[in-house]
Amino acid sequence: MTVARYEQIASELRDEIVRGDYPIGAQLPSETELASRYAVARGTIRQAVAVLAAEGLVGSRQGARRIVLGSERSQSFAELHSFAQWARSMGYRASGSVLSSRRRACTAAEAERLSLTPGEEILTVLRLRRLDGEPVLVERTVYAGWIAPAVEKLDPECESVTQELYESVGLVFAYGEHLIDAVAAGSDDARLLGVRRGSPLLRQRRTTTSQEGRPVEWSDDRYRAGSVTFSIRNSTSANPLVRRAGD
Amino acid sequence: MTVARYEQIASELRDEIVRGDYPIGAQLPSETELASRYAVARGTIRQAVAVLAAEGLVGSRQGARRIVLGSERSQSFAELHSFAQWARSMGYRASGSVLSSRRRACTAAEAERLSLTPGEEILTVLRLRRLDGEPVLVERTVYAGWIAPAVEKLDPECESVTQELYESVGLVFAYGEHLIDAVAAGSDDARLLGVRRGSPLLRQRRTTTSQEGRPVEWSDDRYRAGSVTFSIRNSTSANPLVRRAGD
DNA sequence: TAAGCGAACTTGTACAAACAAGCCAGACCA
DNA sequence: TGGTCTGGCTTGTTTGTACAAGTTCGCTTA
Repeated sequence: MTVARYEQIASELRDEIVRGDYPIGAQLPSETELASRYAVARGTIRQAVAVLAAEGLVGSRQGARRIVLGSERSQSFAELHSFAQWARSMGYRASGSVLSSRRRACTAAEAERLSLTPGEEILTVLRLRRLDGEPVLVERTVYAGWIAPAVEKLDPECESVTQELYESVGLVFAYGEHLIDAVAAGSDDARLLGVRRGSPLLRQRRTTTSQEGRPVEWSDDRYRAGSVTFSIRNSTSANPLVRRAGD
Repeated sequence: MTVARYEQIASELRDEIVRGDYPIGAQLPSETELASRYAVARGTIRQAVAVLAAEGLVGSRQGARRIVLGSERSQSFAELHSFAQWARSMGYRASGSVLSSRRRACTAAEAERLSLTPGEEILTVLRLRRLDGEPVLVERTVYAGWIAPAVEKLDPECESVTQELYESVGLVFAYGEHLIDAVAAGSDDARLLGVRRGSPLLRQRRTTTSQEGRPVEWSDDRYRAGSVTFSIRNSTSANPLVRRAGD
């Protein structure tokens, strides 16, 4: 019994929703009814449905039954942060290769983003990622100096950096911030991705932080248009996505 | 006492974080300490910090003190869904105009997205939105037939559709799903936004749902590159953003 | 017929208590 | 010196209770 009871209940309910027992627009049973069905306290049921609400699967208003909003399973944090793990879960074959890897002193902007002092050493890595052999993503990553040795030891053709770093030094990626916009392909991007210069790319700039809240990496990832879409569900009560003015 | 106690506490803590009393990386006081400071039960404190965790401001691991991850205030659901309300909160002047508005029978794909039966009548609206006079967004929206009359009554120059619909018929936008990717500007897009054909646009396709879970609109919004960025924070415990394979 | 009222139902908020599980630092031992 | 271990601290899980607040729907009444 390693997982919490409310997690089990959440996943049973999620399965029922995904399976179509509760189609979109349908009402969920009341908390009291679920509580007696699963023989737990109402608070436990509330925690379970809170999980589903955070995933955007169900919505709720005080006084009215909870309703089903969607039926697609959302992925885990790892699948968002790790290209390889995401690809695998979608049934794609992911590959990739390091095109360059260099140490240098960090700029003021990089210091800011990684909570370093300006001039501290960082490691920059340029990677090209492929889905089923097709290049879809150019990754320009800056790693904080303290993790650089572990990154340099990785196999250049290493599939999942996230997983390798966990296995080699026990580093866990726990938190992330993402900025998403569109840019035109530069000449390097265009050559690597096999598209024309100036064609649209989906850009995801992200910082990743360890469990302890220590910034680990800052990355500029550019996806070939059409290869990847970001998806999000939100509501008046849970609204993680934010629109910002550009640069 | 219209707002919940835990909301008040969450907003006091958020203010302290934003103000810098707890800088990024710092530890928050323990739940027990906060409980006695605010003279509430520990459960209430847990609800308050859960709010901050959902906003991505703080992270937590069992056994260790909670840590501050960020200090930027995230916006409300309304500010994501309503271009006008977002612009206003950012200090921009938003304007917009309806370029065309037509009723027709819906296609199978539209019926699917809006939970209609194929052939049912819908309303399509093309809007151009401006920030401080500059065109930044082309909006192609499909409204379900039942809301069409209220939409047609709106002023073509109406600033905030969301707000007007609330005031005229009491419609509340409560839930949304968003698909974000990059596309090349078509000739219409290019002309309206004043960019070259083929230049990159940030595309946000979204469906919006009323409080009751009834789909209201489906929209294809295209932002001029550089004008808008989407931002999101996530963690192992809260992961609403999802990456998908393209089309 | 239509508006209004109210009772039953449902979710939201808050408190209190107990135990489980993970983290951390200082003490202890080799 | 370096590793291990233990005890206290902190967050996570679960139960139970009580009341507040909003929704729904049928019944009454004008």
